[in-house]
Amino acid sequence: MNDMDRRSMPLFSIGIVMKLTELTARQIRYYEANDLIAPERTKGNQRLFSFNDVDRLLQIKDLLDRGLNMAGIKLLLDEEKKEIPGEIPEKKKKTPANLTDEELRGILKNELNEAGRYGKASMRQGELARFFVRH
Amino acid sequence: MNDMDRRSMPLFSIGIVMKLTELTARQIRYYEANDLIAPERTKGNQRLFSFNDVDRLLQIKDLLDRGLNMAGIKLLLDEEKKEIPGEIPEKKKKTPANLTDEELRGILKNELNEAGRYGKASMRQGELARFFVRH
DNA sequence: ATTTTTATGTTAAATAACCTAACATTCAAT
DNA sequence: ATTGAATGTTAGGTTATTTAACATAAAAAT
Repeated sequence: MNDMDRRSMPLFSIGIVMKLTELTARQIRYYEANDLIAPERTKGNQRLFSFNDVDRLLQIKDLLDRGLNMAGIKLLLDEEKKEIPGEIPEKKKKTPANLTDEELRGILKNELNEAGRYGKASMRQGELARFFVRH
Repeated sequence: MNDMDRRSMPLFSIGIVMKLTELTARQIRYYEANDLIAPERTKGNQRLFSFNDVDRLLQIKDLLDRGLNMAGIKLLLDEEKKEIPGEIPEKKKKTPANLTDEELRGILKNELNEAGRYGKASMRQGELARFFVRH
């Protein structure tokens, strides 16, 4: 079993995730309703969150603190996924269709990647990574 | 927050631990009743297991497969704790009172530290360590 | 200055998951 | 044959989570 598997393994009940992230159940469910996360379910339909889910929730919290709304957060987080595949960003390839979205993203990305003023969460975004082995 | 904290952080419900260890709830509770583990509890008295607890359960399962009983397992696991403090084992310091126990431990230790024939558990003992950073 | 939308709070009713305790079963050792 | 250890099974009770609805405060749009 590799790191990817471990990160996406459904492990945590919503109660634990509430403590880890200092979000309310209402908030977590609302973010799911807005397609920002998609935790697994037990046979009985109860949510089961992975490390990835918790990590993502911490990011969402951070972005909300910075004033973004659901749409903006979704844009940013979805973009991050696309960037992972080890390809070197050769001058930024533009998807012709969604120029407006890409521009928005560009603006957000530059605006946000500054000054790491973070909240008082019991676990800050990024800290979760320490649960895993280094590469 | 350091690794020790993370390893002992109460995170998992018994349902998850059942899947991780392939033990039944009955077994897990029985081992607790025999003081082999001591998981935390929620306010509502439900068990919450840490990585350490899961690790320990995997060890218990392995030792049971090898024919040990509760007493033997407790001895072994308690001994391992004492050995952790980075001291170099200078010829094995004997505690005068419990010679019989020490002998038993010695025998077990030698008998058991051979041939790693392991079961078909979804997660083998030791594998859990990969959740954590290397030292 | 209203009205609407967004993010979150609160509550209720249903049910899934978990709890303890008791009794049953299996198997190995006496 | 009897005992004890480990686990199965069942019952009744409690806790945690679910969805859905309605409420609210602040921000955005009109």
